[in-house]
Amino acid sequence: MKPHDTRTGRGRPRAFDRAAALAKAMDVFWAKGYEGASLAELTEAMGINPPSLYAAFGSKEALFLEAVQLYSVREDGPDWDAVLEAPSARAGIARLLDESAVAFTRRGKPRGCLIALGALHDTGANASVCAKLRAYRTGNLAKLRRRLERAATEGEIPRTVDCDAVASFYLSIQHGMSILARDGASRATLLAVARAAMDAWACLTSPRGPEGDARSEASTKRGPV
Amino acid sequence: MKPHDTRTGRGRPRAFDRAAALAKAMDVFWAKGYEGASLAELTEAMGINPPSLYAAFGSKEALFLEAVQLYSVREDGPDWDAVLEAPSARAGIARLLDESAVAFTRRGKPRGCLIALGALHDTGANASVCAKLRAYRTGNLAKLRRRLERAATEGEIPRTVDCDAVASFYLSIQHGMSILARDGASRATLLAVARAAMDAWACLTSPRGPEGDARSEASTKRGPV
DNA sequence: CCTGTTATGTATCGATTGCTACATATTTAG
DNA sequence: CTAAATATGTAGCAATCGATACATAACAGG
Repeated sequence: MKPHDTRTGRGRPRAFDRAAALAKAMDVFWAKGYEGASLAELTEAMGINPPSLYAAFGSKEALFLEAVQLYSVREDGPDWDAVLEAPSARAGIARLLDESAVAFTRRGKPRGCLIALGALHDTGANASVCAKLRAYRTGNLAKLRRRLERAATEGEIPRTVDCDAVASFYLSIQHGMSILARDGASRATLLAVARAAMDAWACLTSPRGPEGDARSEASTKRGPV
Repeated sequence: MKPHDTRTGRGRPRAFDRAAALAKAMDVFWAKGYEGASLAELTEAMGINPPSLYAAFGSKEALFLEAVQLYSVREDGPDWDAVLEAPSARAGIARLLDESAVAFTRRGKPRGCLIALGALHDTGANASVCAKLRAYRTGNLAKLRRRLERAATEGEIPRTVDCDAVASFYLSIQHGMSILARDGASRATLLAVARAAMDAWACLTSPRGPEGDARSEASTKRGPV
């Protein structure tokens, strides 16, 4: 039983605020990514030395995973479960995108989403971390899809709608906003993107749906430029 | 005058194919990112030793920038200039998204976009590379916006359309597709996302446009969950 | 007090990072 | 041929990486 976070009251007490140190580490990982954040930066931001970090969190990887957990629970990131609880799928997704636009452009905080950008490249050494973040993202995709499927059964949208495609569409927007935020996009711009994505709701959930033939001009012209 | 690529015919000739080695390096950077790709991996994939790499390309950073240049020129990535040349903005953007969906899911190639994912985190050491990739992306955003503005002046879309918002919307989709591809999305899924984004064209470029009041349900319900 | 337990600071560890010194090999110019 | 120029392979550079050994400090239970 490792005493990473258990406080038995025995021995010398911890001299730093574990939660505060974790929050500091989260910001570093958020800004630099998992591999880009060095132990030196982490320990300096957390105000502790490496042995304290390892005694309290176990390893860099475990610290990162705790930071991601904190990110997904605190208000730093958008609230995905609210998407499921919202009275309508449309309202839930709209709220998700709005909250993302706000969360990705907080003053004094890194831009974009820790879960979307934290570890995109599998370099071998970070395979486990990379896969875990991927699981977060695919889990979010499943949440979106299930909410849309429920909307289809409840009559909010037609049953002909391709829920998987619409879910991928909105998740793509949410991920794309992270990169736009990294590139300096303003909160107003991200909110405009969110609004545009919701303006598209009517088109995506129309009875003929995305499987319709409403793109005659687009992809048939694939001849030479 | 550094002889990185100039061939004067003097001295011992190069024993490897510079272009082929660059293509191999591009694949490594594409898969691992700039910082995630180590010299050991690069030299092994290129089939050369470090001194040959530095004699031919100058540095890891210069090699990466050449790889990015190659990526943006060859068919590996989508053709952004075709967006400008297409007869209509809608057809150009549709083609861009379709080509992206295909390019991000090529068999035997890394998933997603090198320019979108290659160096998202500024860790200090890679600041220059990070800024250069960002310049690529913001340049693409400008290309999209200018094409939409031209469409507005030519009557393809109403003048009331917020071209900057629509451009950010479609670039967000294109960036988001890279992350979806990284997470294992199939080519069919990405093509469905592209199609959904183009289905939204009518909504985004309707006379009332994205600034309309067509989201009464979405954001007014921001009360407690 | 003493013993056991846990945390902290210093000072590293071996491994890996990007990069290069150096001697040798292979070419052209004269 | 000789001399200059460029490339290659070996071997290793200083710096940094994540992670620890060790002695000491600060607590609880007895």
